[in-house]
Amino acid sequence: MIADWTERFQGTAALPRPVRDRLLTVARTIEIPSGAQVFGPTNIPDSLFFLYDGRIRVSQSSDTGRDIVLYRVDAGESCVLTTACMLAEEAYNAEGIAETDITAIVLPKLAFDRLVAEEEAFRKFVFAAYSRRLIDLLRVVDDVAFGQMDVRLAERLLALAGDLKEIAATHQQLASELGTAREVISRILQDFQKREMIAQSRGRIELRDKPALRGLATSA
Amino acid sequence: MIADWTERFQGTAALPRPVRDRLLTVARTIEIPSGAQVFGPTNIPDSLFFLYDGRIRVSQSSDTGRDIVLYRVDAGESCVLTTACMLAEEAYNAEGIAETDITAIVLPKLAFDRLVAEEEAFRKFVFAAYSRRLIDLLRVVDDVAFGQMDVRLAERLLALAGDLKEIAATHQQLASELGTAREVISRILQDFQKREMIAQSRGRIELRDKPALRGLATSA
DNA sequence: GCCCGATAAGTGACATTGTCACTGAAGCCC
DNA sequence: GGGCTTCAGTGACAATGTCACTTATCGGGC
Repeated sequence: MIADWTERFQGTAALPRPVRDRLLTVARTIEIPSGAQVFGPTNIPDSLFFLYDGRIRVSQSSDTGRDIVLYRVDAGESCVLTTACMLAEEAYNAEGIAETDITAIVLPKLAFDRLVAEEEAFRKFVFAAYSRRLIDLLRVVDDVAFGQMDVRLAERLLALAGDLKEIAATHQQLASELGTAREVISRILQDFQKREMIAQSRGRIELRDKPALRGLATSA
Repeated sequence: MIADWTERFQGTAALPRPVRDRLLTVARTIEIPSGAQVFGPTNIPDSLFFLYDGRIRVSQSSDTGRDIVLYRVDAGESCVLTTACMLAEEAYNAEGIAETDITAIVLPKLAFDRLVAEEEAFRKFVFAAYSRRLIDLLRVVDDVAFGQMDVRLAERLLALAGDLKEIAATHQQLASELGTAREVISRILQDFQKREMIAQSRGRIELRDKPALRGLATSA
């Protein structure tokens, strides 16, 4: 059980005690297992979503079966895309998948509206969330429209690895990250392998020469 | 001169008279000639922007010289991208170009904040503006990542033409709309010409068979 | 009119990426 | 070990992007 989730979010931690107590009474906590869909074209929640723990991957699918990852929502962030779609009342084909087991706070729309109206700190938090997503998407557009695939893949490998040396991902999963086809990823990874920047085995990629990958990623 | 611009926007037309009168005193009106830059990486306004008349084209440039149009801001809409970037305090390389002579209302940030805090109608307007841009960008990502160029070009030709039969645009300009190279546009337009869907002359394209173009645009 | 410079458009060769139809390899369960 | 499933590799080809040009068209100056 969560003691006081309002500690967790920039937008709520700054609120006065009475407001936070009120929030604790109106919000529900939900848990979603890793791999499950959090939202999607046919599954638009009518409430607001604050991610307490875990990570959500937001991706878009084409009708030809290819996917692309738009961004990730980390713990402490809110998920504004669903709100956006509620407001715009337009169709969209993005979906959110729980990348880990997640714990989220669900705030009824009414409480959300009231909070936005009354609390400066919360309002800033929400606007910042929108802004970050807009910027994220600008970046995605730039990448997809102008980026070279080997550069993009090198970037993504480094990002996915974090501090670790190894990634657990199939070629297909990497293709879905970048919105391309598995064959393309296979080709490029083989090239990386020949240049001894990585080593591969089924479902695993070892980053052998991160500096070289970083060089590729930042060069072009 | 503009009598009462608050009539013009959904977010302000619904406001009570006193609030609107207050707005009229704090806002400035500016005019920008067609072709001029409204905002850009090195030119981030610190105020909020409401487009009273005209149209702004928001596009992103790559360092290799290619461009792509992200969306257009029409009269009666607000331009939220600059606000977003102000909030997120991140670099971005999108720029807004006046596509016609434009008249805009500039609202100081302070007045904007106050309005968002106090007025439900205005708040809804602002959120809707953000949402629309998010959705627009989702669409762009989908197009660029998964769309075929001939389909995208057919779509764009129809959109640019509107009710008219002819478009005044160079191949280079069309390439910049879609984030591709001029040669690609030239090739596809030649194909369209061979199939008698269009006729070309220097800087002009005549849409001869809109139904056929529409067929292409909606097919794939 | 005619020439000239500037911009627009066409062209062919080649690199990169996406698509398709496969084959081969690795793990898993029995 | 045998058979199943998923993952990865491969070659041919199509679509798109890049490069280095050539050719066409327009406008202005003479």
